[in-house]
Amino acid sequence: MARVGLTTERLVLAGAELADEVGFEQVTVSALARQFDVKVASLYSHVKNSQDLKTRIALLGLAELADLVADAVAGRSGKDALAALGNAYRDYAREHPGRYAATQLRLDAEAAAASAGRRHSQMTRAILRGYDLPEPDQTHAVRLLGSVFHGYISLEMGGGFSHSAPDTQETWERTLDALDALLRKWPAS
Amino acid sequence: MARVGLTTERLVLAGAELADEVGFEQVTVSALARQFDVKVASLYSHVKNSQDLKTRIALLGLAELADLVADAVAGRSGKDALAALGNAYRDYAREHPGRYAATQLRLDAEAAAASAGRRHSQMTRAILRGYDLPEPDQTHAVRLLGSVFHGYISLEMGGGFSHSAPDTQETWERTLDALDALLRKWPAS
DNA sequence: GTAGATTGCCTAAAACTTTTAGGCAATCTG
DNA sequence: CAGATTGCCTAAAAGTTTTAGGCAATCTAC
Repeated sequence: MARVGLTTERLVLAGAELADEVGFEQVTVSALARQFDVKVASLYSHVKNSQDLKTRIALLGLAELADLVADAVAGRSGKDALAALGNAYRDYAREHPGRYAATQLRLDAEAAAASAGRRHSQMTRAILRGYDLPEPDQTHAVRLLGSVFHGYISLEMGGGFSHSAPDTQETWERTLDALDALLRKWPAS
Repeated sequence: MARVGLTTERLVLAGAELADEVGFEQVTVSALARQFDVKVASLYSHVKNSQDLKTRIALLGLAELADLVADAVAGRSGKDALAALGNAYRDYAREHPGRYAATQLRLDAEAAAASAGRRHSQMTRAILRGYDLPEPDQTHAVRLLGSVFHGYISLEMGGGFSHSAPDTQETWERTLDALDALLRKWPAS
């Protein structure tokens, strides 16, 4: 029997591509086996189970996204950096909806520790250096930025904005303006 | 054979309760049949299929949440109203995590039209009356508030904040402060 | 009150997903 | 090239989804 050459990495990558095509929910061990024209049980030598596969796709997405963000933010500061950060997230979600959905998977403590999660929060924190916030507020601001970007992207991609008038691109730009203004005049406790 | 008295409403309600207990992902036609001690096929007289069941749970959640928000916001204005709105969302998500997760289900056009989605955006818009924003910006602000609340709740419930220091309650309060400040000094185009 | 219509719940069955166990042969290592 | 490794297989059990068709419990009308 000719070997196809399965590895965990190839499975995860194929799973990520499948997620972008048909949605993260539809990524199943069976669907992946079908793609490689291989029996389902064969995949269980490479991933522990269905959950393991999904977790690995999520970790891939988080790492890819962290790389893109790092690249986008490099050499920028202030509002420029803020916009680069937001746009990197938004563009990734648009180009890789399945992978982005994967990054929202609830990770257990172990997977979370091994994830690029910390890189993400540290990059956001780096951007705040341009805004001069006292320490306790920095963490609040990191969380606020995360909330806005994540929430905006979720709603936009979920069609939450698609039934009302002004186009979303303008709202996105005004959102970046608003965040910049807010960070420059952050209200004191 | 004694009849259990299944109806679509009872199934949807039981599905919502099950979602709160074990997670929206785990709500399945089979699990529900088990709860009613009834054969799986029996449920298919009341719901079209698994997707239909989930959609109905989502619509229930959206409607319940709209009622709670309407109640919370009534008679308030300004920051008071803003906080009531945000707290209503956050409290609902904490008390009914499965239902809240259901509200994030991507709805098709038909279900979206029949949903309480419009009530939600209109209540947010009503709050903005206390902040005196020109029209195009009102829509942007509605979307921003939706993004922040939704994003914050998703991240908080997904454990996204749980690995860093200051507790989330304080961040939440500072987030409401920040949004209030932002709306009062909304940057001009 | 009973005849007839409705419908709630059933059995049966097909198709699919997940997962484990154990085996053969293709490949890598020395 | 012998032996160890491992990639992919068959087999099988357990669970979910969905459709089709049937019986009997309930509701409606005379």
